[in-house]
Amino acid sequence: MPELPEVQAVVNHYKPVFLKQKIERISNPNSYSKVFATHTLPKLNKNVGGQLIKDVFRRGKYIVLQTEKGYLCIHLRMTGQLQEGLDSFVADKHCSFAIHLNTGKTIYFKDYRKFGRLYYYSTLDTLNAKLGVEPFSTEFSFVYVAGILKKSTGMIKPLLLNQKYIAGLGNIYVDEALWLAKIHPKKKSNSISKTKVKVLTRSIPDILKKAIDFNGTTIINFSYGNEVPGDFKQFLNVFGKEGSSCPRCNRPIKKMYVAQRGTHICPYCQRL
DNA sequence: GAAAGTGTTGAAAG
DNA sequence: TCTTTCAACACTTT
Repeated sequence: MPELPEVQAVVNHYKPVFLKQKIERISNPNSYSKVFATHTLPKLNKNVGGQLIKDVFRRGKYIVLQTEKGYLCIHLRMTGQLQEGLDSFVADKHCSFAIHLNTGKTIYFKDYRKFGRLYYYSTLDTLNAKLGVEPFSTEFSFVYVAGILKKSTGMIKPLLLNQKYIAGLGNIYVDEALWLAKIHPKKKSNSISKTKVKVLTRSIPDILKKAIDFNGTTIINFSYGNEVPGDFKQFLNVFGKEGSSCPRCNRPIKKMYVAQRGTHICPYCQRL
């Protein structure tokens, strides 16, 4: 269930596969038509059929294939995976779409929970309108983060999960970043000290960068391509570590729920 | 065997 | 407008 580093790992893996290839057509092996979020399949194929893939990149948690005319955008949601091969039984059941390239090669989108979606836009305006700043961009600064926190009276964790402020963070890396900055996830956003906001601002790109270096985190079933898992799990400090000791103070990590999301904290390091 | 849990998102409800 | 809740779905764990 991929966040920014996992999506980036997928992009890094598939960019050479897609780049400078022509899309022949898109198919819908398991007939789950809801996967097509912006166009019906025939209309989608009218737009992308015969189009050259000019660039492949990530925006938030979206994988973007830039063609000559527009942008084909893939969102993996919880369980989406791209694979270069798939047996027909699995394809019939779990493959919501497949991208057939002119070379005869096919890239399959396998998604057993069917939350993943495929979008097509003529410009990136729609995505840019709903996504906030990229954590690796120059706009992502102490001033920006302090600005959005100051305006919010709600809890910090749901704010960080909200893609319209910062694009790409999800449950794992929010827990990790809050632990690094010693901030309790239920702390009111506008009540966090300047010092901690500074640490948080640095911690977010730091942790994401490290996770990308290891192709992301696989907890249950993420793979960046062809069933290969990410290797960052071993470096997590709190996520999924309930009961084990805090790497900083040795006290036990606790699991709690914040905004209906499983949340891991060190109750000593992160206090309200 | 039923119920709860899972890394996401956005629509609906408050 | 903002924040909180819940449904979309399938599989595993309790």
